[in-house]
Amino acid sequence: MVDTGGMEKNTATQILDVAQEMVRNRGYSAFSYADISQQVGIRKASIHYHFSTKDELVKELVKRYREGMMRACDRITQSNASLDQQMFQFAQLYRNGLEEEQICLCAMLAADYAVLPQPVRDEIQAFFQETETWLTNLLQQGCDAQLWTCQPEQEAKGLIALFQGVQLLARSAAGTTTFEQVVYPLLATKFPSR
Amino acid sequence: MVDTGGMEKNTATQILDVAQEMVRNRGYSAFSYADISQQVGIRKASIHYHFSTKDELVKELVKRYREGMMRACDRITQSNASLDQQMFQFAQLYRNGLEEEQICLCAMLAADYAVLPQPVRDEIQAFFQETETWLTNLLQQGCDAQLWTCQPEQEAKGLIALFQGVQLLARSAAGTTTFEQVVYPLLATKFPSR
DNA sequence: GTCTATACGAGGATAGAC
DNA sequence: GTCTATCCTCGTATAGAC
Repeated sequence: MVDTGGMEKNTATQILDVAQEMVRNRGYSAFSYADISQQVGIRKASIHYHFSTKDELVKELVKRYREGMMRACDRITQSNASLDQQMFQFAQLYRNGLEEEQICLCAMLAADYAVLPQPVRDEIQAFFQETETWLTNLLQQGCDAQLWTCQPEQEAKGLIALFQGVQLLARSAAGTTTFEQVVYPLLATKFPSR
Repeated sequence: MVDTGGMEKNTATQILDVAQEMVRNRGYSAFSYADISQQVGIRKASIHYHFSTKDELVKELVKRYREGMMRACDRITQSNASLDQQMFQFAQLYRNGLEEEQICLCAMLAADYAVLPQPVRDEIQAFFQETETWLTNLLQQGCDAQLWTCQPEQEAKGLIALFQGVQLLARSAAGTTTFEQVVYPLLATKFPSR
């Protein structure tokens, strides 16, 4: 992220930040302009100046989230970490959200898929597609280097599904260390450090 | 299920059936008494006779679902199928819901967890706990018989998370055969038939 | 950019007739 | 058991003043 040097965030960004936390916690249907209004400190009507409709707001939200995810993946790629370390760092992206008891924005919206407008659906599909492509590429490198054997594409789908599923279960299992218990042993087995 | 011999379902059951489909599709916050009213063919107010509040309705819904799941698991246990076949049948329970593009009721409600009243949360926790216990037991039997090696508890958590996650991804991946692609090869590898 | 005021529909829930 | 009628709150969105 860019260092703003202590500058205040602009209102649109504040709105997106609050909206993001709310969607990740409650889902699309259970957050409102009134909620945002209260936390940002402006009136409901003022939000419409920045985002004309709720659908528009959420579309921008997912777009920002998707771009942030891709930047995080790129940083992993450009680090000089070994491939197994890169796998671990990727898993950490999901674990980090869990610390604040928040699941992936797009996992939550995947659950709400049936009630979403098409532009938002498109952004979500793009998110999963890009993530899967990135992970497939990483797995392929490991296959090429004979670090592990796998079928990269289906393995990538499976890992992403596992991460999303663990996040989902973790909130109803209330504070147990499910992520560590499930994911870490699996990574260590499948993707051993040389 | 019991053969009703052509008898009509009573109204309470019809309400639960419609509510279940709606919650699985749209989640807790995005279905209403008006929706049920329309599909069952009675007025909104009449629903309150059968279920005094929405929270009460959903609590009963999850309870019924949980009991149905446990009955299905018991049938698998009591069949004379081999352990790997039992694993496969368990996976089919999740796959079946997917055919109607519906995810597990409790996976959906796990996403909505933050907005649920406590009694519903308790039912959901019970669902996952009972499911995990059943699966852990099956895995343990396989270990004892040296059919496969594993740590049953964490393996059970991982498998359930995977199934829920695949269901979630499948709806935004729109019609691709993700479940077959991800789950079947994994089962075949981990739990080979003798 | 943010405000007040307001429109308008949908949400869950209740009272009381039949 | 189901109905009509109604209540009250909350939802998104708009108009127009400042």
